[in-house]
Amino acid sequence: MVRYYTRIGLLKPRAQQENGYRLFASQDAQRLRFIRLAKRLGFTLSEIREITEHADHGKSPCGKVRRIIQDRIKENRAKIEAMLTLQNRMEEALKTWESMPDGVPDGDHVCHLIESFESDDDPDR
Amino acid sequence: MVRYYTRIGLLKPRAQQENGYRLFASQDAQRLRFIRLAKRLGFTLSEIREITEHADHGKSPCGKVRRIIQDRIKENRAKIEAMLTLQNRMEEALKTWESMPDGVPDGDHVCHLIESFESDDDPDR
DNA sequence: GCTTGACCTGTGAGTTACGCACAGGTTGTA
DNA sequence: TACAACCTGTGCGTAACTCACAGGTCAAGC
Repeated sequence: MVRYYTRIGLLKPRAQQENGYRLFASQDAQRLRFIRLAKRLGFTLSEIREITEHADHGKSPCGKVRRIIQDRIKENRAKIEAMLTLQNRMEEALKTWESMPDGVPDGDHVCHLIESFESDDDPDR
Repeated sequence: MVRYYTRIGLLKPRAQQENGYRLFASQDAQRLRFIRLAKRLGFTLSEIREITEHADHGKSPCGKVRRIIQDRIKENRAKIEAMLTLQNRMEEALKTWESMPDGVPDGDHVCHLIESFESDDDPDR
């Protein structure tokens, strides 16, 4: 993970020693801690990059931070609802299938269990 | 999407016509409908490929289908819980930040809003 | 001094389910 | 015959890593 962050330029270890090994100073460790905190709060790596670059230029990233997390809360709510919908669909399917036997496929059908949901209203046509 | 499914071999249009256009027979349309139903039920494309290949060899995929969806229900439950945890964390952060002013970054700190969560118990180390 | 094994390095590729762009071929219409 | 509106395959980009690889470095033991 540290290798990856270094690769994409999110971490910049202070120096290559003459043996080729990277040297991480305490500031680098602090930066890594920051990244992990931000990730825990739902920030993506590219957002974190924006934030740290902003800060590295001496500008306060706090406004950006507040805005991002507000958006993220909304996005997340939508995702959670979609996943709950899916969960209900899966559970319903499993229950329906309890009373159905396995079938053998023919040219027209792949799996009648799945195809039994054919008539359900499908949002995308 | 159809182009993509054809590319990865999930859809196999019956023939190339002599003008180079693909010809989708009704079986292909049926196959596409199957794919979309399965996706709606939480199956991934590679699972769908396994299922259809199984069926194309005349073997019943129903057992596999039941097993996959049972696993998926468990996975999904875990994911939903993780997202709810995240959602709580984000909302808590936003609330905490309401009473905090923006700050200017210095060498040691990037954004004090985010760093104010430093002391929270972090599962990974 | 030499060998071994445990470290470290950068980099390429794979993961999911597409979307977009590109260069080029085909078709129908004015 | 010009042109727009289709179609084709293919390559690249997405997020956040992980794995594998080939090779360099270091400490310990013989």
